[in-house]
Amino acid sequence: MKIATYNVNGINARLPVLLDWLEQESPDVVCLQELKAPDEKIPKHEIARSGYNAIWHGQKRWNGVAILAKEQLEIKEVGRGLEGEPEDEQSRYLEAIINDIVIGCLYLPNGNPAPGPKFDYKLRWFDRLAKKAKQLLDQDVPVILTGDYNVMPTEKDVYKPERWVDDALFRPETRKAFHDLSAQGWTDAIRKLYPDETIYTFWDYFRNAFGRNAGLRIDHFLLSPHLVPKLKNAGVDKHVRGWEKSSDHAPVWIELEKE
DNA sequence: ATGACCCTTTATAAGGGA
Repeated sequence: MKIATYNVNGINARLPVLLDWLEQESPDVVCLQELKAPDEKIPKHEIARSGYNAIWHGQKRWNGVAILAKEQLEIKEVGRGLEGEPEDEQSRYLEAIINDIVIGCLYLPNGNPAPGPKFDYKLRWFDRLAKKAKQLLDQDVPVILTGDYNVMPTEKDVYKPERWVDDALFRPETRKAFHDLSAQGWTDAIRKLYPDETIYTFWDYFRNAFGRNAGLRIDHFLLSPHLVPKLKNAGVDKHVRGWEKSSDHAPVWIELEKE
């Protein structure tokens, strides 16, 4: 079973790239972030025509997350949004059960400029996610928490770490929040398989960042303990970042052994 | 230090992204 995550940076602007990638790589489950579209503008017919069921939590202009699964797989939605801040209207979390696995699709706030109210919101959102994550671990079921975490967990995950120390994606508070979340008992799938390799999932549109491989690793898969022995492979579809009209992120994927 | 680029909008300049 192949599960992918992809920050599309506008699902309508990205539709041709998304459909081409789905056809080429044929992932079983896909978590999308940054739809940048309200529910009524999600291209649901095009997605269905490509052979995928989908649920989505859209929002006008910004944010927005969706979960796709091949049409023979049932998607049972079990949650949208995180508890703890009822006034929060940003669409950043969607949760479903597919093939008896809980899939949490998340788009963590960017948090810049830091310090400031946006950074405070990021850290609060991290805290709310950590509470959700702990609840899921306590249920003792297979869980995947995947998406755009907007965190480079270590210096290995940044092309020039010294330039990013004051950035919301790399500040000590942010890295500590990711570390503390992981320490609940989650496994970073990419680092489990490739502990020392330089692996990026995002390259800025500016300054020929992709051509220079000046990237960041900010899209992650966290696996609950049940799933770690089933992890067979993982990777980044880096070539998609080089396609015409691509997102600034590339798709990231894992393969789990079948039951 | 700044801005480069891309996406969105009851758009046509500005906010957000990372």
